[in-house]
Amino acid sequence: MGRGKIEIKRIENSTNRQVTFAKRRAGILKKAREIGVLCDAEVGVVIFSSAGKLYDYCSPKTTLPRISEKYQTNSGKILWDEKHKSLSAEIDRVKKENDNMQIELRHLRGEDLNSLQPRELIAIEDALQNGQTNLRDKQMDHWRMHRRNEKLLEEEHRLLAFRLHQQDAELSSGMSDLELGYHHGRDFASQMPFTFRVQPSHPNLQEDK
Amino acid sequence: MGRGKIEIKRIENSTNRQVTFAKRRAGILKKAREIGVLCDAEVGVVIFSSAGKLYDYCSPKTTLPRISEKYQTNSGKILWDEKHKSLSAEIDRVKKENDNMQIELRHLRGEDLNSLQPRELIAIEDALQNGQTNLRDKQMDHWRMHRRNEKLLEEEHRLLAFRLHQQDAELSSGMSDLELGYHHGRDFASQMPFTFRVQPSHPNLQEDK
DNA sequence: ACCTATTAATAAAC
DNA sequence: TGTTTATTAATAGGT
Repeated sequence: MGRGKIEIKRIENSTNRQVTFAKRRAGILKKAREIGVLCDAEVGVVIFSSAGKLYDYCSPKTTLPRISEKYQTNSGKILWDEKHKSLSAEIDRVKKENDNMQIELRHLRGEDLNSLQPRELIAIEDALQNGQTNLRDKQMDHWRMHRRNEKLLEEEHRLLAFRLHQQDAELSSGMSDLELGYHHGRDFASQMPFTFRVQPSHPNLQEDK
Repeated sequence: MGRGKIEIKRIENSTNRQVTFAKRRAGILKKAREIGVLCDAEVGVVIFSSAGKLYDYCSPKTTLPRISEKYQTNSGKILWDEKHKSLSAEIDRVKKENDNMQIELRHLRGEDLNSLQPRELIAIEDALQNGQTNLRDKQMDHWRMHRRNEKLLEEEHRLLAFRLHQQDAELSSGMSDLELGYHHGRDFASQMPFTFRVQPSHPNLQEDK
């Protein structure tokens, strides 16, 4: 279709090649548009010139991404790029990790044990025992801390009670000792009745939160 | 280009549409092949018929995945956006699940308990207790099965020992009782010394694997 | 599927 | 690069 017939082989003359490319590219894109309209088809065309320039067409109802996706589901071939492969691999890896943990959890809950050997059961038993030991330690810490807070509260309570007692005494004995009041605060312990005295119980215990 | 000119609009006659589709599809794919050869271009064509059937062409030096990738880098458009998003979302979901299980496992191992309240510690304690209970049940099953196998073995052993004893007796008392040998086998129990008798121990125990 | 009149695409010239 | 035009190629409608 032209002034002469041409062989379908690479056009060596660069100018001719470019011209033919432009004409035929337009032709293909036009045909693509037409078949889409005439026959209600979805069409996607992507053309790169030998220089690497991109030309494309996509029928109006859809998009190239959607065509890609449809192509993939329809052909089973995978079009996606390296990034998607790595994402998929990541998913597989994480899911596998997930499954392993799931199994371990179920075992620790005492489920799905039927397929296990006595040796494996013992390992689980040990793990549970160990968990309980650690847990009890932690609970013991909590308890100790609680006790310590209790002690501190108790000390404070005793101190307040002693001060109250002292104030009562001062008030009832008149104002004669008023100027000594500040000094009283510095070593009142020696003047405290024994029941108000405080023994430090676990001076090094700290909350490690 | 045909016996008559046609308007570029959807062909309503279904048969005509199908025929035209087939012809024009072949035409486009041929043109695609030709421009690739003549002009040294990379071409990818994907066509879906209105029935959803897939037809495609890709120039020989390359592949559709590579064309997709090149299209993306060249156009800046992302062809896999939706897929990409859903994969990323999936990863996030699974990773979160993973983290939760990780935490639960560590707790059951008695690790990372510092941030927990006593109430939560008690829940973990219960879980461990529960796991141990279930585990012990399972171990008990194993043990019972083992005992049962032992018993069966023991019974068989006693039976064999008795038969041996019987044979010894027959041999040492001459061949006079030979013809009764078969009968002996049928109710030997009544003739057994008490130490060889068998008591069924757990007749209903079954392996439930 | 095949045929062929007719239109559409396009190679070469300008 | 765009236009023209002779020629080939594609194809619509019929069989």
